[in-house]
Amino acid sequence: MVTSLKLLKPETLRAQVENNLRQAIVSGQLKAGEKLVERELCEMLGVSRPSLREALRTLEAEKLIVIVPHRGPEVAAISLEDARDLYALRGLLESFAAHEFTRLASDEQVKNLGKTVRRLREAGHKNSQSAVLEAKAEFYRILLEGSGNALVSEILGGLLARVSLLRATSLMLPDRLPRSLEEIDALLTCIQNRDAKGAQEISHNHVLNAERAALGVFKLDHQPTPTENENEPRRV
Amino acid sequence: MVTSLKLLKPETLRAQVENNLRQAIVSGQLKAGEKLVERELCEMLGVSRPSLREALRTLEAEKLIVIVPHRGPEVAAISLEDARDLYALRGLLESFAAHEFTRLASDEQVKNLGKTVRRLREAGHKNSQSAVLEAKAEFYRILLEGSGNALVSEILGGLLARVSLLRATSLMLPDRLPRSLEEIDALLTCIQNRDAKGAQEISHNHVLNAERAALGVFKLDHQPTPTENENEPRRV
DNA sequence: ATTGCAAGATTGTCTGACAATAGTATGATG
DNA sequence: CATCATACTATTGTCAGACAATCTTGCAAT
Repeated sequence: MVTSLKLLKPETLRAQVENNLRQAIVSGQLKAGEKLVERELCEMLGVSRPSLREALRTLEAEKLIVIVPHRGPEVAAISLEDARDLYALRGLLESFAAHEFTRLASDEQVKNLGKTVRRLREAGHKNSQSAVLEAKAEFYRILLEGSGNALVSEILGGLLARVSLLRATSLMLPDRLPRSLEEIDALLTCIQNRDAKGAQEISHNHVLNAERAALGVFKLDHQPTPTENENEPRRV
Repeated sequence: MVTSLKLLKPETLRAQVENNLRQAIVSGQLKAGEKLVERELCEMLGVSRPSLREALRTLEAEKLIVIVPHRGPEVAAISLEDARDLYALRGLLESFAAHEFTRLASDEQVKNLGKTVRRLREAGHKNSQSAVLEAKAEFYRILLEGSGNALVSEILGGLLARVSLLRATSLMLPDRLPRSLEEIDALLTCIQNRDAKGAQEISHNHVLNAERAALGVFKLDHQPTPTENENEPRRV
């Protein structure tokens, strides 16, 4: 009788490093702009430099870190323009995915989405941040899988990782959460009615609203005082 | 008096390897599905394995190659589904870029685009494939730069590289070329009239037509005989 | 205070090695 | 003859150590 079925695929070491670092970055453990030193990372992760450097190259290509020749890697930081571009593209892709999901998803997929939205709503009412994030992730998983375009899923996935570099993601903002949930409810209704155009539009607006909320705090965060004092100790 | 200003940046060795391989792949020198052996590439390029492997990781992240653990890298091959997804996304992004260019580009950028379209047309009439490709690349460069969204440019650039993995790109198909040129002319007219919506729609249709043309030959290429005989010696 | 230089730290790159795995050829068996 | 098990080989995954090139930093001199 098999118990584990070897689901634990012996991922290559390099891939584990990649995952660890990626996780640390999107979760905010490694902060945007933070300098990464190869030797330190090697010790932390217990791998050799070649393995580490390969992983870094992958993350660089994903735009999660920036590597300047002879100066080493650091966690990518997002400028205001970057954020605008990011949200513009996200709006485009996410509304496309919503449109296609509405058009193509099976009734069961729609039902699953509905279940997840319920979970999301409950988590929101309980103000459980972790539960919200989890449900939201599941929501995206179902939506992207059902939209029938693996490429869009892949790109949008990468985009969402980058958005998390802005630590102020809309769902974290307490006053934005209720509105956000309403919008998602409306989106679900459109999807259930198989109204693709409507779903697309709502989804697009949803992202626009998220952008406004996120960029609001972004400006507060990055231009705190009229006089630019860079030396102010950052509170961590 | 300074003449060169050190514009020749001493690119890191790894970056050169990257560029060489990328070029070789998109130009078709390395064919889709071809197996790549590290040792051979090292000798060809005159670099050590670590440098090569870092470059390979980057190309893998760009989806130009696929690396299966313990089996090594090979040039990515595109399935029919992949191609459909690719063109769908390209249509979305390219029409967005056209829309934004029409809205945001300076008059000078529009003029430059016009000049490039003229060059493209002439190259087309002379049936000079290399000149067509060059002008088309310039056309995209101007369009993307003027569309004001660096992220979209970046993603679309990556997409176009992947499209070139389908060797049958629409502009290479002789019978498609005249139509393609007409469409680009129409697009230019819309842009000059600052008709963003029109430009978007034409651009989207342009990609759809390109898709039809490309997928047509794709099917011919990949299902040549009713009886599937995989062992037939490939002519190289 | 600004400039210039020396020392230290970090990255870019190479070599060589070895274990683990996948592909291939060999041989045994029905 | 076909099929399966086994041994061998080629290739990849990973490490250690080294060295040159470059960046950063601290200090001295103007």
